[in-house]
Order: sequence, then structure tokens, then C-alpha cells
Amino acid sequence: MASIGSLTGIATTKEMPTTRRGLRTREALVKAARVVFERDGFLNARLVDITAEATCSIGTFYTYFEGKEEVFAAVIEAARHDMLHPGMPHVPEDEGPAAVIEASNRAYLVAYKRNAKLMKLMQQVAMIDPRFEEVRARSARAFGERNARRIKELQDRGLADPTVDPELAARALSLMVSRLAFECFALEEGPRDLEEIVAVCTRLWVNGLNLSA
Amino acid sequence: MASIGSLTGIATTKEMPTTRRGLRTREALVKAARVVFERDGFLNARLVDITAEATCSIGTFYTYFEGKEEVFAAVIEAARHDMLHPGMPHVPEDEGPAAVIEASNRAYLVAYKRNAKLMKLMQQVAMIDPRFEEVRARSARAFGERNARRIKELQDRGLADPTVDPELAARALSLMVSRLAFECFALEEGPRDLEEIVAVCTRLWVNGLNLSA
Amino acid sequence: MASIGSLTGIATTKEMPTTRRGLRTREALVKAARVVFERDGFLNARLVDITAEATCSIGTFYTYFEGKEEVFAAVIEAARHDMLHPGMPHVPEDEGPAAVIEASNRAYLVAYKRNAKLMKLMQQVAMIDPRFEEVRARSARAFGERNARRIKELQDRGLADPTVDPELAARALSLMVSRLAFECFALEEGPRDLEEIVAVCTRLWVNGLNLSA
Amino acid sequence: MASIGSLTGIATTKEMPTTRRGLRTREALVKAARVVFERDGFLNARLVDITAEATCSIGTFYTYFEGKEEVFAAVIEAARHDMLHPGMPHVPEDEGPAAVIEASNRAYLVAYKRNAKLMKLMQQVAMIDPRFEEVRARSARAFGERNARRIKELQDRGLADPTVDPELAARALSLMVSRLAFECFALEEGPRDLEEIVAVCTRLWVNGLNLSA
DNA sequence: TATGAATGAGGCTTCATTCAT
DNA sequence: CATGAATGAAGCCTCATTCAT
Repeated sequence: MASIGSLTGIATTKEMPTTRRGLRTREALVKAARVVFERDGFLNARLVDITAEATCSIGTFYTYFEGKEEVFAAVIEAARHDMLHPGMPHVPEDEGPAAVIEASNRAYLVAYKRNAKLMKLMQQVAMIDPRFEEVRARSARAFGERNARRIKELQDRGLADPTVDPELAARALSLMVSRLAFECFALEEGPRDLEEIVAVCTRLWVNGLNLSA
Repeated sequence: MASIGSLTGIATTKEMPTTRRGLRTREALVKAARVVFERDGFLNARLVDITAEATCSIGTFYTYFEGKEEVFAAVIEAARHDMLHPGMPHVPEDEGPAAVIEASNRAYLVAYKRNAKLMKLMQQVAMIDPRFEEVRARSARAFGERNARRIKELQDRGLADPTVDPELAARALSLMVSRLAFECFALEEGPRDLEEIVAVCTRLWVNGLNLSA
Repeated sequence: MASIGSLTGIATTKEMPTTRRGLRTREALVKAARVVFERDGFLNARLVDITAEATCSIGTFYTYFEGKEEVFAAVIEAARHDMLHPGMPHVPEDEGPAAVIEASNRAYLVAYKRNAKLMKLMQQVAMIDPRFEEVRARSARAFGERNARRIKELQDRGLADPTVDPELAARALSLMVSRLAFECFALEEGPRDLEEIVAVCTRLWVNGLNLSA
Repeated sequence: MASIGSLTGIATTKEMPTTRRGLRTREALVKAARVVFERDGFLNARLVDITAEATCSIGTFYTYFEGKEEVFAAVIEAARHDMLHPGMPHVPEDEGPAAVIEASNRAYLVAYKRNAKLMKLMQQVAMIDPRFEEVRARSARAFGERNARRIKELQDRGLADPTVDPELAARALSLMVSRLAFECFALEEGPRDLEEIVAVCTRLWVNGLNLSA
């Protein structure tokens, strides 16, 4: 069982290729892996399928990766910017906290929708391999903590219901959004209209925290 | 690939045993399967482990089940009453909708906590086998629809925020509760104190729907 | 591996049932076995299928037979009269040897056609189990020897080509008829019209032996 | 159930190896398979025996074949030239049709005797697997048709009995030869002296078609 | 006689991983 | 760096046969 990539902080044996050709091959493998994983799922994806998609040999695969888990880590790594940190959109703070929440939710949901298949895959792998569950949990935790800080701030400013526990509320509401995104976009169960989902999520955040302003 | 049990409505080849002895053996296998699945996960669970746990032979296993999937279906089936429909607790309607929601959430979370490992397993299998995903989705849908009806009723009675879409809100809030339960009880990430979670969930439902009026 | 039935002369452990009920059950099993064997082939036929067809239990099967081979032997045994000794038809000897040959061929082919599926089965089993090959060979030998005697007689009477070896010619011509029957009736490759086949076989026998008379 | 080789025209998943080493290994497997099949029969032959005979691993087997059936197809394929179309020997046409028939029969029987075990195997497999029965039938059909054309030609030239149906007679006489070959060489029942068999077969063909004229 | 649950040996197959070229 | 043939551990599953009821 290979250790997984840099995303988890676990050191890997394989280093990044130095030559241009090597970089190109590695990149092709990561791209191919994403295609195959999204098409067949993590478990059904075979290394031969990935190398076939990348038009290289199995041997070449092992030049760059230690195994399935590690390419998967590389796939996640390659998508993380787009996926995990959708980049806070330009929201004038002076439009009020509701606007910030709405913008934040929209940004998250847009990114989620764009990477829906990968997110589904990530969920699958997280349920299979505890190391990826840890990756998922860490990223969720970071997201939750940021939201918790925001909520606490709003409470301190007297703008939010002071009776809710900021950490737990942030977690609950974040899970609400991410899970709804998962079901609607990844599983394709339910409405796929983005704005509809943004609206509900935002309303439930705003109401839930009693953002009176 | 075997078809899965009656839970899904899909017919299975193997019939229920008619004799007392057969019934006992089948039951032992289901119980053993639950133990092994919860301990090793669905993928790592081997049939030999299950039959060893049930102290019978592999052949006997195949007398009652067509494969791993089918025992798993039987495990779920055996736990469904306790798990999926925790039974509405006796809540005096006259204590108001908030009390009903709280009782409902508590009942759900209590049942979830009791079956936490199985719920985790179900999530895992649902991510692996689409037939079980369908089972999970169906049960979630039923739960969501029931809540949607309640919300609509409250809206009609002027007790809930009329601007939220009942279906989507019900879904979002249900997912919030179930996912929080999943993380806290199944993954054991976060607080495991039941009442704390009940409180937050209830508060967010109540606030979210603006039931304060 | 059980020994096979009386047809082969090999003694079997199981004796014929003494009670009326036992006889009925045994008969039902033999009948069912023929149905299942003809439908699924010897290899694919499972004992459960046979007992299901006979509406009795596996245990009952072993009351009467020692295994698959033995029921098969019983099936053959039950069909042998019709199959192996089609009974010499009433052919006035004075119509000449050609008429005798024709009548003989017709009788054989009629019986073959009637039991085509069983004959195919017998071929299959003979290729699988040497003991049944021995059964088949013995019966073919008997047939061949009878024909050889006839040929020799015709040669002695100056009616047949004296240059052919009676044994080998009898064998060759017998094989010709039986194999043609096999292909046309059992495999259903080629013409299934009985008289057409009778005509060709007879003509080739008559010409082949130069039955000038 | 794997599809069988190119002999049948059915496409196979596994491609021919490109490297020299691969070619050698595949060849070793085919050769080993023939040995094991001929020794143990198709049903008793285990893949381990074949790979042991070829001194390679089971995994290697699956690099080249999809299963037992497919190696068997390859074995047949490898032997087909020698077996199925023994190549018309150089027979001066002017020696008359009888000489052609004799030469043809001898060529066939010589080839048959050389591959007797394989022919027996082929018969066995044909009785077990309909796809191989189809292969056998096709090859027999081709042989029969060729002979039918010959007979018709002889009839047209007034050299053969015009009352026999060319197709059916060709089939009957071909079956006679092939079946006699099968019994004498494959089953080793009866005379194994080639010339004796050639003589009888030729005599019965010649007489049967009345080529004496 | 009849039943049918229990048995378990042993074949088949997959695919991540290695390594000689 | 690239190749792809070779490996073999590891699980699944079948079904004839037994035997206690």
C-alpha cells in the first residue's frame, strides 16, 4: 500500500520529474487518471485503463506514482485550487452579512458543480481509504472553522442569534450546503438549478443565525 | 453480480428457509455479517470471516445468500425498523411545532447513534454499489417528503417563513441533521454529546423556518 | 465416483425399491432425469434440477441412485428397448437382401429419430465417461457383428462383392448410417426427412456391397 | 464464458503478443495445452497443469488467453492445416476417379492418424461446447461440399450412379470415413492398420457410387 | 422412505507490482 | 525514461454428497 501525496503531508518516494518529457508524461497520466476515475469509479479503475488512456505503458506509470492512491492524490492535488479554495468573491462588506453569505455559498456551489464528478469520487475514496477521509475532514474542518469565526464575529456584533454554538452551527450549516451540493450535483438527485439552491441555502443560513440586520 | 434483497423490491433467487434450523442459521449469518462488516468494512470483509463468525461453512453461506451484497442487504433489512423509521415519539402537539421538531430530531439522532457503525457502512456501500445508493436515496427521499409536508403545513398555518421552498428546505435541513449525525457518530469527528447536537439542529430548524412567530 | 447400472454389468449398491411408493418415486426420478439431461446436457444438469423436476428432495435421490452417472444409466436402461433393439421388422426374406437392408435401416433411423435427444446425450456422455463409451461401443459392436454375419452370408451365397472385408465393411456402413442419423436428427444439421436418408443409406449399402441380385 | 479464437471468426479480447518473448511464451502455452488436453481430456485439464507444463505462472496464462476454451481454440488453430485440409496429394487425374478417391482417403486418414488424440479431443469438446460443435460442423460441411461437387461431376460425366443424391451421398460417405477413422485411431477400437482402412473406404466409395463403369 | 441443511475441496480469475530489456 | 511480459497471492463460488431428523 503506497503512501499518498503531498496533499496529506505524507512523504512519497517518487519525486517530480525533472525533464520536460517526464513532466508531460506525468501530466498525461494525471489527466488520464481523472478521466478513468470519473468514468469507472476508484475501485473499478484499473491501472491499465489509466495508462491506456494516457497512451503509455504500465511501467511508465510506476516511474511517477507508487500506486492507485497516489495518482488519485495527484488528481485531487491538481484540482484543489479550483475545488477547495474557490477564492472569496469580491463582495462589498457594506452590503451586509447576508450578501457575504450568499456570495460565499454561490462561489462554493459553482465550484462544486464544476467538479461534481470529482467530488463524488472524493466521497467514494474517503469512504474507502481513511487517509483520504482525513484529507476530506481536514478541508471540511478548515471551512467550518472559518465559518465559525465569522459567526462568532456576527454574534459579538449583536447581529446573530447568540444562543447558537458557533462551531457546531457553522459545521451544521456547512454540511447542509456541501451535502445538498453533493446530492444535487454529484448524485444528480434533485434540482440542478444553481440559483435555486443558493437561495435556499442562504435563506436557511440567514434565518438560522437570525441575522436580523 | 447478485441482486439485492427485498428492501429494494428486487426479487432474489434464494428463498427464506422453511425449517427452524435453517432460520437459525440464516439469522446467525446475518448477525455475523453485521459484526464483520462493521469491524472490517464492506470491502475488506471476506466471506470466510463471516462464516467463521457464524461458525458454519462457506457452502452454508451460499445456501442463504448469493454473495456479499445480498447478506449486506439482509443486514440492512434486519436493522431497518430501528434505523430508518425511528417511529415518531409521543409529542403532545400542543407544545408547538418546535417541540415536535426537537422530538423528531432527538428520535432520529438517538437511532442514528445506536446504529452509527451500520450507518457508516451503509454510506460506504452506497458509494460503491449504485443499487445501495438507490436504497439510501429512496429512504432519504421518504424522510424529506414527510418533512416537506410538515413545513408546507406550517407555512399554510402562517407559522413558518413562506418564502422558503418547502421541498428544498426540508431536504437541506434533513441533510444537515443526517450529515451532522454521520460525522459526529459514524466518523466520530466532533462532539458526541447527543443533546448538544439536538439543540443545534433544532435551533437551526426553528430559526431557519422562522418558527419563532 | 459411483459405479454405473446394470446395463454395464457393473454391480450397484442401490437395489430396486420394493414398495409401490418407492417404485413410483424412482420412476419419477428417471423420467425427470431424462427431461433435465435432454434440456441441459449431462454436464450442466444438476441433481437439484432433477429432483426439482421430480418434485422430491435431494436426499430421496440418493435413496435410489448413487450419483449422476447412475441415473443416467437408468435413463439409458429405460430407453434401451426402444433404442438399441428396434426390433427386426417383418420383412419377407424373399423380397431380396436389398429389401432387408432397407427395412433394417428404416427401423434403425425411425428409432433414432424418436430418441434423437437421448442419442445426442449418449454421445456426449460417452465422450466424457469411458464407462459409457464402453457401453456405446459394446452396443455398436453387437450391431456391427450382426451386419458382418449378414454380409458374409451374402458373400457366401455369391450375392455380394467378395473383395470387401465383411467385418470392416459392416462397421463402416453401420457407422455411416448411425453418424448420418446423429447429424441429421440429433444435431439437426442437414435434411430431417427420414425417407430421403433411408434411400441414400440403402443405396450406398446395396451399391457398396455390389448386391447384384 | 470466453469467446473462442479466430478459427470461428469470433473476435477475441486478447491480442497476439508483439514481442518475441511474448510470442515464445504463447507458443509454449499452446503446446503445453495440447499435451495436457490430450493427456487429461478437456474437462480434467486444469489451468495449473497447463501452466506447469509450460513452466509459467497462471497469471501469464491470462496474459494470452481468456480461459480454457480459448487456449483450446488456439490448439485447434495451430493444428488445423495439418488436420482439416490435408492437402490434395498429387494424383494423376488420368489414373481414374478411383485413384483420386483412394489418394484422398489415404491423405485424410494419414492426417487423422497423426492427430488422432487431438481429433478425439475435438469430438469431446464439440459435444460439450456448442461453439466448437459449430467449428467442427463448418469444417465437415466444407469437406462434404467439396466431395458433393466431385460426385456431381462424375455423375455428369456418366461415371457415377445418377440415382444417388450427391449432397447426401457425399455426406454419408465422408461421415463413414471420418467416423471409421475416429473409432480406429482416436478410440483405438478396431484395426489400426491404415491401408486396410483405406482399402475398405475406397471400395465402398467406388462401389457405392458405382464407379466401376 | 423422505427431507433439505450442512459441508468443503478445489477450480477459476483478477490485477497491482516487479524487473529485465 | 519507456516498455510490457511475468508474477502469484487471494477470494469467490459451485455442487455432489452426507446425515440427522
